[in-house]
Amino acid sequence: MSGMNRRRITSKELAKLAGVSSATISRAFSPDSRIGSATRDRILAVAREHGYQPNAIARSLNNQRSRLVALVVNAIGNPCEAEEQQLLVHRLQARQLLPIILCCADHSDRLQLMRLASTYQVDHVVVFSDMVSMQDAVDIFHTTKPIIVSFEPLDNESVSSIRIDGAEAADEIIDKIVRDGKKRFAYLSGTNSSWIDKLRRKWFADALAKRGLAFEAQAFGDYSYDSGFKEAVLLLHRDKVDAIICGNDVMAIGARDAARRVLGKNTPDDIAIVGQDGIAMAAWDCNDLTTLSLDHVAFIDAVVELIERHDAEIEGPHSITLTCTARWGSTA
Amino acid sequence: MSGMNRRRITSKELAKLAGVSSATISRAFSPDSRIGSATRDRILAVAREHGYQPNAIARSLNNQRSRLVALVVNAIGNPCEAEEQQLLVHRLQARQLLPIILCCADHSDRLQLMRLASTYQVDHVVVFSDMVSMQDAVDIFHTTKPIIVSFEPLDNESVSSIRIDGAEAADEIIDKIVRDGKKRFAYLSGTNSSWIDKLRRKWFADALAKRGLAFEAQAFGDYSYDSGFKEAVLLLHRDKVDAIICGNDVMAIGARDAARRVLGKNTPDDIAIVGQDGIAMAAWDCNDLTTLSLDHVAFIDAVVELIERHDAEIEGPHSITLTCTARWGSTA
DNA sequence: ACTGTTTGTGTAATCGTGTGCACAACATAT
DNA sequence: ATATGTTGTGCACACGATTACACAAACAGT
Repeated sequence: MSGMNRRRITSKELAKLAGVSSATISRAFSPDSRIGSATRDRILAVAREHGYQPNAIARSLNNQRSRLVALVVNAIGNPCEAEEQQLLVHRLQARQLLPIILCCADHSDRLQLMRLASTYQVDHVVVFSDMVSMQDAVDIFHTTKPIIVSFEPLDNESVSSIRIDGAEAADEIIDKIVRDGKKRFAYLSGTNSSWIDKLRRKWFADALAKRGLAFEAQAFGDYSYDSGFKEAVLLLHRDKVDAIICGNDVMAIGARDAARRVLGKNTPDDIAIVGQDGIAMAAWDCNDLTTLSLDHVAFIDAVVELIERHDAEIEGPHSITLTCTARWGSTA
Repeated sequence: MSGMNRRRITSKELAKLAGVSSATISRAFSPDSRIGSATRDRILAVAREHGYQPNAIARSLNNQRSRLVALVVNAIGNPCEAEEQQLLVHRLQARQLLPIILCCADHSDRLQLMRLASTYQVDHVVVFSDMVSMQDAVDIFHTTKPIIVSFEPLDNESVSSIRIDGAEAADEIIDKIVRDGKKRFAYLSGTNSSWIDKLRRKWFADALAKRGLAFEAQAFGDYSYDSGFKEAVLLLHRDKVDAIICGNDVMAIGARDAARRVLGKNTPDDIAIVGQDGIAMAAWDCNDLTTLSLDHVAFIDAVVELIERHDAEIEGPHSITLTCTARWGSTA
């Protein structure tokens, strides 16, 4: 059974061994197809003995269903998305779907990467990344009707999407900070031009405007701790702000460290710092971050729901909107 | 070119459009095959016009090479491995190889998951997880000669592996801590029985033994911050240890927080805390962890080297050994 | 006993490419 | 001009499974 067999045994070979035709082999592995139960048992026994498993590549070619799902993400390591990714992979695996990961952040030609994946006839595409435009995704995966997790206004009728609304929670957070006496706000972006970043900034900008305030400074990082640290030093020193809203939690932690270490300022008394995402790390005792948080489980539930609609070939795109909540820590 | 085309165009259809046979289409997409350059250009033009790309599934079936790589990991989100994963995915993509992720931590039946992936005829398998045994991986992927990143002694001749040696660095770290006057050591494991855990513990245990010491207590967590926090409280309160060696960095951060928050003890004066892995987060200003660190780039270089040997069909397995280094922070 | 239905299996086509072989057209060499 | 080699293309089969169709056997009902 185990051993050094180089080549995988084929359906036809197994058929010879079991004294049946290869069609019957196939039927033995298809749960609901007409086959004698005695025959099936015998075949499965012989199959186990010889380590036979139907070739998924050949099956996909015939079926026109690959059971592969492309996940287009910025990066794997980044905690901002890692929790969602983990959850989604789990849910896919439970459905016998295998995820193919496409990391955009470090790949020079994202479009080529997506084209490569599209040749594998993936059944579904989930675009998490804010580094690819919706239109590119739709063009490349035009046979697959991708599911876009987007903040970009979608006028395209052939794509399902998930929207996220954090306006109300941003308002709560700004309210608290303003009542604490903070006056000079800065926004620290994660990218210099993505829809998600613009939208998140708008939630907070609107909340400020409601109170006659506005962002006095703006900086651009890259979602990393180091960029949060570096940009926060500039914002605090040059622009003298006393509140920084960050594009994600990791940059917020970097900003907090910069304030404490470089300028000797502490949260929340000297300055207020706010993150976004609500990653697990933000709640650790050493961080205890105030953050605009999204319910990861609800989020992935939504993605899975869209996938299932797509699987059931329910025509027409579908949109789901999720609402963020404020999660309070000691940084604001 | 874009649009709502439901079905992907096939090689034969394109052939009709271009006035050639489907064989010629295929040749137009194979860089080194005999074809007139005029014909090729014309075909590529027509192909672009109709959005044709050769079907990778059919190609794989014919080629017997899928260009898919299975990555067997514990979890995606976990920072312990995330940096390596990210790096490896990047290197694979640069080689036009697509990674299929298998998350073992949350899947009830890991073996079934691996069997599923094996039916996709993956070209390579990289096992990072300490939750699957080498023997299982070899049995299931017996046609693929998996690359195991293992600490388990490998007597199996058909598998390449990467070993990691941290004995010397562990000795350095223990030396420093002992000279600082610490006397009662504890080891906080990440799993209750994996080879990697046993080996790591042994590095430190040997270093202690060399100095006439031994671990006075041992606890078992699950590599998470919360488990580090919880177990550290017990170790410090019940067992009165003054040095904790942790199975990874994340648990070390949890332990440090527990010491500070629950017992009011600070590093490195009251207690010493050591992590393992050397993740980026460990170097953040707020953590500044002393840790037994592995060079991630060298590590992934090694994995890629094994993959390339495997690709070039260089027979015989190969082993690469990497050495850890001590990275000093303020926690020990 | 005769018809009609159900059950189990084999035959053969199909999914979309890649490639060995044959062959025609053309270039080169004696 | 004949022999030899090169280039470009089509035909047909292979890759390994699924499945519509056909058909024999078993079985049911009057």
